Amino acid sequence: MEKKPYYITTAIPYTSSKPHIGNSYELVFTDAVARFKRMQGYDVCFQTGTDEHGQKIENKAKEQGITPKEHVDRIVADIQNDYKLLGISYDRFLRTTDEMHERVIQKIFKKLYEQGDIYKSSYEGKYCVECESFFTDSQLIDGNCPDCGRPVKLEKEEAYFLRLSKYQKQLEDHIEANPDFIYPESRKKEMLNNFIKPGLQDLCVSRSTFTWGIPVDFDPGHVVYVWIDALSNYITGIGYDPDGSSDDYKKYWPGIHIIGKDIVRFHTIYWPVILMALGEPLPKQVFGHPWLLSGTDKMSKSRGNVIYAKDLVETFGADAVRYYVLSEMPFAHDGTISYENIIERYNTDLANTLGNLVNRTVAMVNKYFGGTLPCNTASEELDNEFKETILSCVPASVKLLDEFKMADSIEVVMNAAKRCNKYIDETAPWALAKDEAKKDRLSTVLYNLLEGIRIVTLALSHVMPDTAEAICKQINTDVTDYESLFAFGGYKLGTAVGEATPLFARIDAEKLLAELEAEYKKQQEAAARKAEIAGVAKIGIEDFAKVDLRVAKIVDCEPVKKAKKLLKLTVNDGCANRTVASGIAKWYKPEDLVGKSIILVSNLKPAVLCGIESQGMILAADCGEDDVKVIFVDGMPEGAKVR
RNA sequence: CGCGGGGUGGAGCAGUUGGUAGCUCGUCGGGCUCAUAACCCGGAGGUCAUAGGUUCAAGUCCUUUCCCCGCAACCA
Repeated sequence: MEKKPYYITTAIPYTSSKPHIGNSYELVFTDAVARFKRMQGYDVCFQTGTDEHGQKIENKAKEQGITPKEHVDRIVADIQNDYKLLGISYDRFLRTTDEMHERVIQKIFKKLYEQGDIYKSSYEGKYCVECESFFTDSQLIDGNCPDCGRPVKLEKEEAYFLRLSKYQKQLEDHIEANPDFIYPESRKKEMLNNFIKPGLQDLCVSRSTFTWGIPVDFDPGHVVYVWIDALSNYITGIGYDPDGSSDDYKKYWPGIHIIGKDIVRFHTIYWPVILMALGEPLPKQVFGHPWLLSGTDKMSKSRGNVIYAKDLVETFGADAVRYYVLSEMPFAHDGTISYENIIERYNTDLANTLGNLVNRTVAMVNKYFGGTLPCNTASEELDNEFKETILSCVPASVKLLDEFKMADSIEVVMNAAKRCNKYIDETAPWALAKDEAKKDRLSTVLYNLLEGIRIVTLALSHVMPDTAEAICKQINTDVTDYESLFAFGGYKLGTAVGEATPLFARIDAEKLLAELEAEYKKQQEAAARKAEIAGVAKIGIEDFAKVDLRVAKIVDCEPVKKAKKLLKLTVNDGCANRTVASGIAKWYKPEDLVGKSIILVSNLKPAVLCGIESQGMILAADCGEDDVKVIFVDGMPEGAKVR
């Protein structure tokens, strides 16, 4: 029988720096789906990869004194190592620096150019010399540079553009006609209302300000920018070629894209337009998953709350980490990760519910029957309800998984495991064991448990592949096919079970947290020391002298409508009043500030923020996570120089 | 009024087309002893953010207000 193809991809992470567990979540998720589809009998192609071009990488490499290629090679090694630790079973790994990819990208670019979907143009009157940046009409504020507020200039820098506008109607129709194309629903509304309906601007798809990219072969000096380069990985990776694609491409495309909610826009607007221009089918579905947050915040280095996959796997094991991120993550909202939560879930779900179930069952089979059950025929009334409950978890779980409701689908199966524990209580095997006449009943009960465990285990094997293997070994079964999950009784009678070895040792939460805390402190101290050294002798006094700091008094203050973070301050610098915008609205109310004296950076070049011109900046300190305090200098005379 | 999502027992969340408010953790009490101080049962704890409306009946529909979170804009 011909297997049905199933093509699924993750986004390709940017290789400027090391990935954290939040990045890897997407891989674990996609991996679980891919594994499950394989078990269902699909011909699965699971592709991931890395995005390796661009200015940022060029800069990073320069800082370290290595070539961009050397830099990305290092990061890719890190990434692949993480994936290996987490058991990511990708079939293909595409790097945008792959020779094959680069060649096809050049062809794609050329094809789109030749058919007029990409055109060469130049920016006119939209270049800000100060900021060395180009802006589109919609970005300009009152016709001026949105960054510094200066007038923009007519510049003639050449670049290539993709005609998004031409496909706007077609894209909108496709989204309306395919309700599941952008998934979940809320993302779809976001895209339609915010970006598509207001009108699409043609997209700049080349750069000439850096060289680390795929050259436009018919126009040296230009490189293909990220949109076409990175997004096209989904088709170049499986053999798309404008001059004739591979059999794999014909088989697998179109596929399903699993991506973070932050890049839904690129995948549901730019990417479909590229495909429409190429005359290729659009992806079946784009699923924008939520984020895994550390506490309530996004993981970021500056917040110091980054959690790496490697540390987690070393502490808990790959399967426990996979189980945690997949079961903790709600479908539509962001999920949380913290060591406390992982330990709790590990203990309750994995050690207590699942691990202990397997352990006690296998132990009883060994204890009462020397490892081999003689029969399974002494059924009783209550067995029926038990068997039905266990069996029903499979289709329920499959349905939820097909909707990408991973956490819910896992919960359904875990409930079946709980049902097994309850069954032990209901049947009380230890009591049966005391009565020689009830041997058959005892054997039947234990058989039902082994079979229940088998079904639960296989229904979780895409989530915890190593654990599934370990359990199958303990209960000694090789009946692992998907079809066997739909009828009770697949477990072969007469096979000897293995040793009852604990699968997940319980974790002493307090002890582990204390250890982690100590370790964390050590690292913090080391990092602080490093920062101190780095901070020494970086600038000379003449650099500092360029900054003119003055005491100034806040004479007026009001919130800025349209801006959440901004307050509009009027300060007196000793000579005159000036307007300063400051992003402190979250921590200060206008009435807290009026009359206070602060330190003003008085010679900062003006900038326009949310429509108001800011003529300077006030000093404030970052006091830990999400706390900012303005430095007040009440009592000092306005205009006094600070040095 | 830029767009969208959300406010449910101590914590984290479910609540489908309106009809007895559920789950996990925690907590209290009980049971059991095969097992990893694990397992099973039960109790306590919620005016479902707010104000009003529709209805025989609203967490569930409509409107007010107040908060929170994404996206967009923006931390000078």
